[in-house]
Amino acid sequence: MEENILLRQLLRERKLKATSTRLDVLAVISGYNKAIPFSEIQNSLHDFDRVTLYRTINSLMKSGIIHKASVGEKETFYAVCSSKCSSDSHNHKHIHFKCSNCKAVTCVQADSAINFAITGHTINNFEIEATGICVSCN
Amino acid sequence: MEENILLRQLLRERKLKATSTRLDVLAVISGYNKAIPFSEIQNSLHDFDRVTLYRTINSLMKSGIIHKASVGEKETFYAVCSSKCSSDSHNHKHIHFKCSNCKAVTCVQADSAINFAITGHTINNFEIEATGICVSCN
DNA sequence: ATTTTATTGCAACCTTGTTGCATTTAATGT
DNA sequence: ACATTAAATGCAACAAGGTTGCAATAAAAT
Ligand SMILES: [Mn+2]
Ligand SMILES: [Mn+2]
Ligand SMILES: [Zn+2]
Ligand SMILES: [Zn+2]
Repeated sequence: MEENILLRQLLRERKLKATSTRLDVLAVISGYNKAIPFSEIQNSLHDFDRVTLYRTINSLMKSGIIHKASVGEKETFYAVCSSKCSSDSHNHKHIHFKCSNCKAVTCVQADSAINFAITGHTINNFEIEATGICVSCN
Repeated sequence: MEENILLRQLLRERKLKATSTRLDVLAVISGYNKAIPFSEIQNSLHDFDRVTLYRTINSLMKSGIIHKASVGEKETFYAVCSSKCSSDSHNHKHIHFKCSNCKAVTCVQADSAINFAITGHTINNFEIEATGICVSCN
């Protein structure tokens, strides 16, 4: 109810109608504190149509509010974007880390900036997916 | 016909029967010289069942002959493994690069080894997918 | 309060990939 | 070359994940 106001604002800033579906979905995703698997969103909210959920997720992604954080091929994970993302462009410089123990997927920063070159190629963007053991499991 | 012998050998080494399906699929994939999209394999070879193609690709992957080279979420790409891969383990230390101009996906080495750390985390493995402009388009 | 415009639900569909089972094919030993 | 064995194939059926068209509904703007 109270926090709702913040989410409402966020949606309006990105020129999305603040519908109850979007508010609910957004609350679940941002309350999760790590990347959330699609099924987890679905289970938390079985009061609207499958199709609506897909469409909601798509519009949240297009407007730079959330992003996919897929590691491995299986289920799709979603995470809230940093404030630097907008409707125009997603702008992440972090790593998607999957803990092989607890299976959690998180967005983490590397300790120092990662740079590499490939002769003859122009690198415009890159994504890193890492697996290992996370902080809590260590 | 002549090269067939090499592919036959390769399959036998990995303890796979050298069936004509496998020889055909393998010839297409290794003749492509970059990562090949699934649909491209399908189009080159419409003489056997869809299911067989899936099963063939799976056994080639399990035995360390080819690997997935997916960049972005859309279609799945496959590429031949370096000789270092076996039935036991895939062992790639390269980058999957997608050219935003010609759309080709290639397996490339970075100019120098890539290393990074994440405080509190143990990193066991990572994958890098990069986008940009490839050699031929540059 | 009314109009405008975006979002939702539903049903139908598509793509990608998998499974069970009977049939065929490749490898192995004679 | 022939029979035996074990693996691979085709077919039909299924399942998960995701999309589309369209009429009904809800949010925003006037
Ligand atoms: Mn992320
Ligand atoms: Mn590769
Ligand atoms: Zn963990
Ligand atoms: Zn190119």
